[in-house]
Amino acid sequence: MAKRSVSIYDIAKLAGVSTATVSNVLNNKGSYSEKTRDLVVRIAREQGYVANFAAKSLREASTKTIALLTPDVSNDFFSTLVLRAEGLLRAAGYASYICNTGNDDEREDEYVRSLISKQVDGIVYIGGVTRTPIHAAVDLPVVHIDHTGSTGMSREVYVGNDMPQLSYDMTSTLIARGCERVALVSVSASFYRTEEHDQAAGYYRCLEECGMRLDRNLVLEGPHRQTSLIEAAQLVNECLDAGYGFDGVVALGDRVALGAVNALKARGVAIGRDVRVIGMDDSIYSRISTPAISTVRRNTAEMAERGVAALLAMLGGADPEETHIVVPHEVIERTTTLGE
Amino acid sequence: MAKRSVSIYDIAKLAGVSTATVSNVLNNKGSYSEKTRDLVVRIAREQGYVANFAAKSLREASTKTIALLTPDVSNDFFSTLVLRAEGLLRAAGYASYICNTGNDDEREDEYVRSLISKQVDGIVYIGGVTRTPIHAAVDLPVVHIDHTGSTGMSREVYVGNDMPQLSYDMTSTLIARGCERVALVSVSASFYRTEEHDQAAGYYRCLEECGMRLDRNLVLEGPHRQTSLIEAAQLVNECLDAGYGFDGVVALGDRVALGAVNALKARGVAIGRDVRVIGMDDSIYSRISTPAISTVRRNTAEMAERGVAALLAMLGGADPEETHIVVPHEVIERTTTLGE
DNA sequence: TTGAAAGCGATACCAC
DNA sequence: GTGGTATCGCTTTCAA
Repeated sequence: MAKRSVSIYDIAKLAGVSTATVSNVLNNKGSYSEKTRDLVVRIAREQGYVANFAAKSLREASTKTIALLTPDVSNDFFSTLVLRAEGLLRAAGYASYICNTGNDDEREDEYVRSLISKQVDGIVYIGGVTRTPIHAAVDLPVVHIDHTGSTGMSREVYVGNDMPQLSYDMTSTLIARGCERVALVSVSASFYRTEEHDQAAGYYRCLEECGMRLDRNLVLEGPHRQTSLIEAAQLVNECLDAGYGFDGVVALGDRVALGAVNALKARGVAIGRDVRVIGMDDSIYSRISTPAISTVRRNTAEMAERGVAALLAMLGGADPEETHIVVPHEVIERTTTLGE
Repeated sequence: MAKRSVSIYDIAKLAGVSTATVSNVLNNKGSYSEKTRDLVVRIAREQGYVANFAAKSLREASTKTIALLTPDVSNDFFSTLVLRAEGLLRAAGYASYICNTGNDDEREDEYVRSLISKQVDGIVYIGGVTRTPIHAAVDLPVVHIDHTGSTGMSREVYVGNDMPQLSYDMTSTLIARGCERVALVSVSASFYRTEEHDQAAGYYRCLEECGMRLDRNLVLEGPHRQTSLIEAAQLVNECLDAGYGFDGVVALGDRVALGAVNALKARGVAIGRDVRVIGMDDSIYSRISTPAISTVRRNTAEMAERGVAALLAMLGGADPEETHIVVPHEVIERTTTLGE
């Protein structure tokens, strides 16, 4: 639609020089007299000249653009990672496409196709899980941040927490506070982050190591048809209504934890005493809640930094030193486990 | 970096046909025998062929891409709008660039330059305010959703609420509940949404119409150096510490309201009775709070729909029928104004 | 210091 | 139904 915009030819003609010279001036390359430069720059500015990116990237076979794929930018945890990665990439001279896959495989495939078509220089997956490898005649560097799945590219780096250990630590925190019947609450959205068994594995292992019997009735999983907050509340209510009691809740996600806390509060349970709750992500949800929710800080800043650093290294032609980078996590106890 | 990918020439050679035919087949254009089609399609698939977007858009001078500029995707209100707009655009065959300007004029300018260079077909501003017009030899259709400022393009459509009326309604809701000293709390982030006077105008007008004296000490504005939640709490505390009491709070944003509620709660104020609070946006923050915060629903879905519809119309070559679309808002009273 | 011209990959017109 | 070829805007090599 846009009316044909000013091209390098127009500038060249107006300045009475060749396109080669204009190109050189505008890119600070080659050599030219100061007079030519001033002239060209002035005319370009006057004409509102903006280089045609399509032509440029066609010619250079590179776009200086990175794709950031995430299931849901409206999710606090993911958007923090996305924004941080974007900032770091921009500082390094790369633009970012932010792509919201909505946890939908088909949409993700569509996106990836379109991104390859758009000649992105690299891909960063943030959160979620990828089920199908990329089928295309390209070989891009790929970084996975808090994400599972392989794309089949030759250079892939994984950055994330040790999730089994993380859920182990959540569970053992509750047990250390005296909990004897610990429930696990999750909605599928959480599971998308890594494979199912990874997230829950630490819960099972910890129970076993502590010599506690696993009660399947206390493993509450939701299909995530509603917001995790509401769903978590429902799961908790259903469990209690069915007569299965518990004194500890491992919630895979702070929103989930908040939902559980709200449900318990509504039932008059003394949280932090009768029932202890721990969430995960150290998001705003755990901090604004009353009582404040214990959680696990996952160090998103470090994840983004290390992921982007690895990507930049690969873009520079280097092979990754480390393909599996583990970022430390940290349990943060607040009122819901400490009591008051 | 990507190893030179398969081009239409490679396919043509392998299939023993011309590039013109390959192009026709792959785009369902022109005519060709079924046999040729099957052959070309098979080979293309085998080779993992993906059309080069740069070449295509260079040739077609169109990218079927829309830029979505927003100050902050991690903000609930904006991300809802962004995601909705993106979905609608995708359904209409347009890809979206999601650009996070961080309320930074310079970054926004940079983005816009780069977007024009990338030949986007249109721009949607979501939230915030633009201070400088676009200087470039293009004429793109532009839609502003909950955003002020002009780009200087010939076709611009504004979509949003009647903000002065909205803050008027917030204020009058409190007064109707008996409040006599109503404070206004905002952090600059809110002000970015539209021009300052627009947001606060209704507050002033309502006080005046109700015959209430305006007390400057009750107009609390923060510089937004921290998260609005914390800043709002600080503003409220400072005000009370300074000895200026109030019985109503108009909070420009639910996060701001939540911060105020938390601060008041911590001081033992009976919210909904001693002090009534109303926020704005009907976001998750107002809903998860205890007590539940009264707020104003702004109809983001409708905003996105009408904005995208207007954009698509313009992209289709039509001139906009309406340049200023006002979406209705709706006060939702919950515990913080109703009491219990 | 400057310029002419080739070529990146896809499309579309026009001839066959 | 199919193919040759000019073209989009830019970069870059090589020669002047």
